[in-house]
Amino acid sequence: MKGQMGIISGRYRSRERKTPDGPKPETVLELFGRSDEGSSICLLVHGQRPTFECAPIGEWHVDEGIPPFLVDRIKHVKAMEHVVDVSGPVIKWTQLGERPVWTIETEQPFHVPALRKTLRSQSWQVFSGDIPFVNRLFLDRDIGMHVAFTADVVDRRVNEDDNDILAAIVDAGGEGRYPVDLTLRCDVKQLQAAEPFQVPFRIFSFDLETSIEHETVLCAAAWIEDIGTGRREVFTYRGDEADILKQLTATVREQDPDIITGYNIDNFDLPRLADRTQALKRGWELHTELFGWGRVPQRESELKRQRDALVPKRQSNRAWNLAGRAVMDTWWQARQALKPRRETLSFVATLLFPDDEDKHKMDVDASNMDEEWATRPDEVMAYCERDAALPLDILKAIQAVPRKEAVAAVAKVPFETAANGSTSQLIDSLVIRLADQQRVAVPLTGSAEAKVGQITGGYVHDVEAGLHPWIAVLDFKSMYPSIMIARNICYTTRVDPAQSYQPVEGESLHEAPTGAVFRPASARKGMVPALLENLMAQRDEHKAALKKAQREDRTVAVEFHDSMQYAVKILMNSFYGVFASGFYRFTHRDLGSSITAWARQNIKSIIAAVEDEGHGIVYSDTDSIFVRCPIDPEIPRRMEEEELVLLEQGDKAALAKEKAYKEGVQSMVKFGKELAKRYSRESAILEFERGLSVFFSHGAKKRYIGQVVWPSEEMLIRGYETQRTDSFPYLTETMKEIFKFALADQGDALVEYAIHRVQDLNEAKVNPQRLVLAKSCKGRVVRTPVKSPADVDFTKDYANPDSMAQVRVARRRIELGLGFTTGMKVSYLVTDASRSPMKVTPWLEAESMDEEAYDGRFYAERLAAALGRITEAFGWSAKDLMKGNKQASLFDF
DNA sequence: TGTGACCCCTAA
DNA sequence: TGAGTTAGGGGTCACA
Repeated sequence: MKGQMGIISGRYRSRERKTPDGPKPETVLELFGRSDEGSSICLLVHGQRPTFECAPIGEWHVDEGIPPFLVDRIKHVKAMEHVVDVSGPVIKWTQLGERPVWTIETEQPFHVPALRKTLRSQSWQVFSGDIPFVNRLFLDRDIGMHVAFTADVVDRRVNEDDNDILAAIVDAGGEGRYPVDLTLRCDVKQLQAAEPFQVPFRIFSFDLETSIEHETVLCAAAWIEDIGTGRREVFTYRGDEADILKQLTATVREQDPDIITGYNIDNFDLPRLADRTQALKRGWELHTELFGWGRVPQRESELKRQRDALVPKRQSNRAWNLAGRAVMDTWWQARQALKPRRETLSFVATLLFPDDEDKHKMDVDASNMDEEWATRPDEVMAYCERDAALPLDILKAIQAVPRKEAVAAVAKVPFETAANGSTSQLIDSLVIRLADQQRVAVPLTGSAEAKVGQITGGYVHDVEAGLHPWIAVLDFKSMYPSIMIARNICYTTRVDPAQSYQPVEGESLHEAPTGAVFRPASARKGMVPALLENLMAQRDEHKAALKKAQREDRTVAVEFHDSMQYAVKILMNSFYGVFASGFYRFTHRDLGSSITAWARQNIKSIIAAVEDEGHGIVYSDTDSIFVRCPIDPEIPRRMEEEELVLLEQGDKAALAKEKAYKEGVQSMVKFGKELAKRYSRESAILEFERGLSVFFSHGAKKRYIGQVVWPSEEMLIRGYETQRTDSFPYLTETMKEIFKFALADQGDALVEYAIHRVQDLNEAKVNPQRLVLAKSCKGRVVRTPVKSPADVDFTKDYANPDSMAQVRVARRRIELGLGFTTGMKVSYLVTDASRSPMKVTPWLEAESMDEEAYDGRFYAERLAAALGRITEAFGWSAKDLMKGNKQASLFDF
């Protein structure tokens, strides 16, 4: 059959095949996913062989041929155990010049690490020796998650009772009957890249309710959603614990989801299921029945795998993995996408669905689950069902799946890598592909010289404190990627005195302000610049297609192109970070520092030039400048509300004022655009990003506000407490109001409001709900489940854990039998700040809480401190705000 | 009361 | 043992 599928993940199977010449090692790839038509698929791919490369260390001249001693050494390699063949050499580019590179084929992928080590000890330089075998297929076939295939059908789910099929599956390289709609077989050559399409995934979302006393599972609920049709179905489980686990497993296998989600399943539900499985299992069969969620046969051999196994597992602290399905914790996705001030399910649900009361009302006391379950199991069950459904709503609201799918499509990786992998894996996928095409040897991760200290980053200009009218904000479009392209910055273009090949005479090299040198694209086009140019072009295409789809009102296409252009942007911006990191395989410490050095040079020279023209720069950060526009200060900067009313009535004075204001905006736009155009270079495009009728900062870098009047009207706030998730709502609300006064230049009203708010707090008149502080808390879980504070080690992450409020709150949570997971935000109230360390109490929403009064004075002082920085500009200090009147000073006389 | 270490979070 | 970067503000604690 011919078809298209979206690949979730893949793994490989090793086996021996009997041939007339004796047994031959064979490696079969299993690719799991779903077809465009909605069938789940296990595709058994044949013909991919495990290989890596090696080259002799030391000077070597291309024209001299292969010296005899090397021929001998190659013979020796060929004779090594588990080596099937050595081919080559091929001349490849390495950091130290062109080298002959031999390709070593091994019997199985798992032989590579040991052989790699041996060869290194024998003075070979090893390349491409740490690329996972499945990735090798993606690289060699130049495919991403969306593929087209021609394959033989080996098994169909509908033939469930046909046991003769087993032999055919084994012949095709499989283990047993896969719990998928279609089991297919093909050769690598029958796999091709397909245009990206939205895969009609099936998502499974579940929730457990557990006994705090016995750590057992009391009940569970699960939903399955078909993204294609939007249809959902619910399943509930109660009764005997082993039965609950078995039925859950049966549902997973029958419903066959591609993605598994839930709220905080990474740190709670999955570890709990793993623990309970350990406790309940008797022999391998029961083990697989209890937790065999993987998309593979329920066989004993499948239990032994370390990853992508039949049973979900996790190495260290990374995401959970299992065969053929992707685990996507909604907690983690929501946290990344929304950066919520707090991270409980009900908080996130309220944030996203404020009007939908049912989605966030609290009706069960989670800290008292045993009693709740004993006395009102139906309510608990309903609550469980709702909490299993919410993750699906949340994932949909934040478009987590299509966004990850777009990243996978752009980076050409399986869905699972886009969902749970690291940034460097995405970059690797693109760079290694190109390296192979360009015959650049691929160094091992960790082979780069360690970076000494930090590199210097972006330039941040001192901000001019106070209120500034008519400010044009200009910034460089994709600054770091543009620099990498313009200066041809790449691992492969860097000129090093240690290299045998030096640039030819007359080559116009790029010399960074740091002294690092790169060859021009005309001599050798860098891989990174080539990739970035390609990505930029892709983004332009998607943006154009997005606009077209918007005009034609095609919603699906709009979403698709928006996801794609966004994914391209994310990926482009990841390049700098990865190449500036100390460990990436294709990096060198000069790359990152050259990029930032050129960036500083660019922005500083523009600042100087604009200032020379006589225009003040009030602020600049890395790739942006805030320029004072030459606009008559008499021109009105805003319309008051009363004036807007008068305007409606056709009042002449109001009309005239509006006209003048609009002319002000227009002249700012004209100025900004003209300036941007004049300072743009082909390789460094400066854009007029927005126009501010007024800009304000109290004088600290990275903290400012502005009234945007072009291209839209909105208030812009950066850095201040309103933006921070570790502040408290009353403070952020107050500050936002203060900013409105500030931008309207209403100093008196601003101060009056500030005093009033501080006083209210000082008198403890504010609802404690608006004083909840939240901070993330680290710590390493040393025992699961976490029952006592001793089960989490905070000393590895904190120099003095006992003095950290968030640690004390986390410990209290644990004592109360509430969940704690590494990195989670914990909420608390300050009850007594007169002591050091201050006294805090956890803030709990759904559970019974410690009743304690908050420390009004502490909150008032913190509010006054924050507001004071702003009111200072209007003559009032934080102390004055606390007192409610101004200290008579020398200047008052 | 001032200072430095440590920590969190944000801007870019 | 896992892995995108640096610049920067500001809160809290410990200690002089």
